[in-house]
Amino acid sequence: MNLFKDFQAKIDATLKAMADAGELPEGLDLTRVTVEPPRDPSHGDFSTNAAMVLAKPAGLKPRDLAEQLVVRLAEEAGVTELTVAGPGFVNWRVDDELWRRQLAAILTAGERYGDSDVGRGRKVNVEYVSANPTGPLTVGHARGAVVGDALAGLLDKAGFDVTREYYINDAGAQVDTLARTAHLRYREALGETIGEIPAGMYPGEYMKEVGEALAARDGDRWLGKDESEWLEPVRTFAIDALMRRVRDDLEAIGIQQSVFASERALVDAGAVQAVYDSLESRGLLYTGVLEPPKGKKPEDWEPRPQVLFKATEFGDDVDRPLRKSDGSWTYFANDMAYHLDKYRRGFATQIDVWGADHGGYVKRMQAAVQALSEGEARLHIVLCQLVKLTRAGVEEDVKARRGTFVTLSEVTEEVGKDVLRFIMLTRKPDAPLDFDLEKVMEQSKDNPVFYVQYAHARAHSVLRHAAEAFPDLAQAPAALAEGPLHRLTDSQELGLIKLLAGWPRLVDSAAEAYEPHRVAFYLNDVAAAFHGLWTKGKDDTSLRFLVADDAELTAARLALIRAVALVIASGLRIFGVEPLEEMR
RNA sequence: GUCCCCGUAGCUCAGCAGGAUAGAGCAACGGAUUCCUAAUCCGUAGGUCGGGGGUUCGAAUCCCUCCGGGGACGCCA
Repeated sequence: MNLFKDFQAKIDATLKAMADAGELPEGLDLTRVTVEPPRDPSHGDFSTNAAMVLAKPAGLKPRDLAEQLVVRLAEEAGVTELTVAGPGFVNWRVDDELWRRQLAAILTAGERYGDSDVGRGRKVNVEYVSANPTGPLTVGHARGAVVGDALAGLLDKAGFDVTREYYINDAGAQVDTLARTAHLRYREALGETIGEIPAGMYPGEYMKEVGEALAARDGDRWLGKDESEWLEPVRTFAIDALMRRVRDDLEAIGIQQSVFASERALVDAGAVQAVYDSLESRGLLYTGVLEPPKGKKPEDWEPRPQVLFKATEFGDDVDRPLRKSDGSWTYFANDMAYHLDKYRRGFATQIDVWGADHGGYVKRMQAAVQALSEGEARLHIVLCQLVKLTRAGVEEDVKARRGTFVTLSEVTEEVGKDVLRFIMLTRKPDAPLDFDLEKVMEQSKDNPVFYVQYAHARAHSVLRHAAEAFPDLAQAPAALAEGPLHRLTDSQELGLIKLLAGWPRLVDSAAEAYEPHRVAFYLNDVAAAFHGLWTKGKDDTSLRFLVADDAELTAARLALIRAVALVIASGLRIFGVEPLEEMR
């Protein structure tokens, strides 16, 4: 189904046959041999660099090796126009008939087209959002949420066994502060005048609801009591309330993670102590004093001996503390326990999606995972740059007044989940993203969401018209696949098939690079090719999809249109975006 | 001071783990609508890929260095 892979396998086999025949040395390293479409389509449909890569180890001239390869490949069925070009590329095309069969295969596979087995069922854990349960999600969280979810969808399509996970930071000092804020709001709900929310607490209005709900559940039970009595139950209550809200916000943009891992539960279970013991027994801990940071004013800096992890042995820049000076665990220690836990749950491949402000944390976490898994696990971190929220070019006031934010749910309500999701995926995570509330709603081609959606809707519009004009023509993909595809002969039609044929290849490469945004750009290309073909029918009526007096040709073209819609839908599915069938 | 990310057309960005003559959209200019959705399409113009070295058959891509922009830098999470 993936022609590029098929040819890759054929090239490999051919090279091995050449080795057997003594034309090449035994045991050549073929890993750098690739089969890809040449950048310039006039060179051919396929191209391999085999001759150039192998020339040196084989002790041959690239072009000579290429010529030998050509002789062998010429025997392959359907291969035409074999040429040697440039420094030693071997280019070829395949029969139009082979492309048409590819179209049939796409239709037969339906939305499963592009599914791949590069993941070989390996378990992957994608952890994203993981916002502290101390407030509603903001637009700042949205990007990581969408990127993480789309990445999970992409890996799933590429054949990985994906778990979508959220890490709840419910153990630090901030959740005690949350509890105190909730208690204050609770007293307020019971009629006390509380005045300004003290600095350092969470001033947001959203805490009022939490206080009210607590009052409704527990009445005056926690009034006038010592903090030691209510802190824990109120904390639990508040965290639950906020996490419920987080889940609601996430669900509103189509995200449902299956695992919500609790930091507190890990700490309580002694997982951090276990990390400590394990590292200590392996001689990876020592007590030392860190150098003061260079950039910051070291005014309140005093050297303190701390328990340090030898992170530098695993590629980090400095060793990292596990205990605070009061003896409690650092956040890093807890995080180590969490990542070890993921490894123990069978995730040798872990992906964390973080905001760019955590960039300084990457090396130490990777060092930790390497140390804890004794080199068995790999942690990949996707850093998402910030989102600049604007409206018609003017920057939105992100914090209009103290304690208020532009929340994710506000934005979701305004632009809808599909627009939000797609736009967040139109830039690579490393690059900052402008999100203009007005522009993303524009219905024009400089808005990629509408451009792609419109292509899908347009395809379905044609299918609807076809159903009226040709009521006897079966439109199910499987039926169209059986149709007279030999009637597709126009170079632009075949070009579109070739583009669709690249979908599995794109899925694989995007998944391997952990870059879901590539899907967005690909879908844009497919949409452009389709729109182009559509408009060509305006100038040249013989190219119109519906040909009144030729049901056969119409059937063939509908097959192509159906395939376009399928591929777009399958791409949008990865993104969690609904493909629209009508956009009037 | 150290580390990470970024630097590609006037603007916003792609560039598929090194490939052949560097691409798209916007903006500019010129065209296409009796007809499947013009929410679209076709064409023209626009670039020392930040600078300089290096690696090799071949570099926007990898390495070094410099310049510029952003971010992070003990016990916060």
